[in-house]
Amino acid sequence: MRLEAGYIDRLASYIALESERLKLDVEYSEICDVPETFAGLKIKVPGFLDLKSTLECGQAFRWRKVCGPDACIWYKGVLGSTGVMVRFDTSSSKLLVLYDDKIAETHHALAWEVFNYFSLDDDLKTIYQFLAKADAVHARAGAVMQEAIRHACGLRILRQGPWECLVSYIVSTNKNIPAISKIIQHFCSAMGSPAGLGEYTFPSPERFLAAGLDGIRRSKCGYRAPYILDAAAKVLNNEVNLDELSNMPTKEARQQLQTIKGVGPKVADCVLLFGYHRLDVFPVDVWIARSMSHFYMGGNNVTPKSAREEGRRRFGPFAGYAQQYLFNYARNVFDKEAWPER
DNA sequence: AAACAGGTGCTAA
DNA sequence: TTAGCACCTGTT
Repeated sequence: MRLEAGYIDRLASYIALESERLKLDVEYSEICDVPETFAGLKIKVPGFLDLKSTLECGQAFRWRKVCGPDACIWYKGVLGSTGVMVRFDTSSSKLLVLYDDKIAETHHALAWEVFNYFSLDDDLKTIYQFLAKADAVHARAGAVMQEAIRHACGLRILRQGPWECLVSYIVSTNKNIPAISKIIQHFCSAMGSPAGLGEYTFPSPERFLAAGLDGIRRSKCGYRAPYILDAAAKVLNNEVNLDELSNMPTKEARQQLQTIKGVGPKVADCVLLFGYHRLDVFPVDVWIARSMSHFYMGGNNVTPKSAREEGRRRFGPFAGYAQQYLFNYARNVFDKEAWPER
């Protein structure tokens, strides 16, 4: 199984503990009505899972809705080097995965990869209880977090590959989500390798370096092209060691990431949260700044720095989860007209 | 048509 | 440390 170094350490104890149970819960089976060129597996999900919120909340940019062979809605994307389609069957509480078995390593390895990618080990119930309590510290906050959680119950922070995450968030600056997705997709089809189901892997740093400035620019990423090239160069010459980052204190890892051009505090925090699963970081963008000001900081103007400090102070070890639920709430649920200034 | 978009680099107080 | 401005380019 392809586990990024560092995930293994962080999850070692859990995996050792749960491997027995997970084995029992994975069914290697043909899913009915699926052409025989596909293989399928089902994974028992412990606790909540909301695939729509998880994959459409803007933390990952490569998943898209497709109509599956069973006429249900599936999400299609890539896990490591394997193109997959996923669907959550609520009645059995199992995650259904389709893939091309000529591509994937083994059923078992893919099962682990799915389990890891979707962070099925995160205990959402505990996290929700913690956040609800943190939310209620000041009366003014009311039940914001409870509301935000209620509207996206089962949203999980993914474990994306750090490199893909780094490039994706460098691309994300000053762009909206559809535009980001388009650029990432073009990177993959232009420089990645076939992953099955018509998908392509995310290109390695070597591929970006080989493509050069002009090659990268062809994906319409504009002024970010040299930033991405800088990231590839620093990763390849070991100025930034993406594996070692997982063993560093958060503050140090953050500084390391920010030595890359195009990586500021926001992008660095996103990489730490979505690429390294550091659940205590609190990335601040315009929506989060707005939310923190409105819900928790008396409506005053806030700087990204002060919003970040307040988020970390208030939500502690699960600030990252708080951030993602707040972001989803601010963008999709909370009445847009109600925002003070815009 | 013109402003806007998950920010960041650069420069100057 | 912090404020102000430009920035590729597709979307709204």
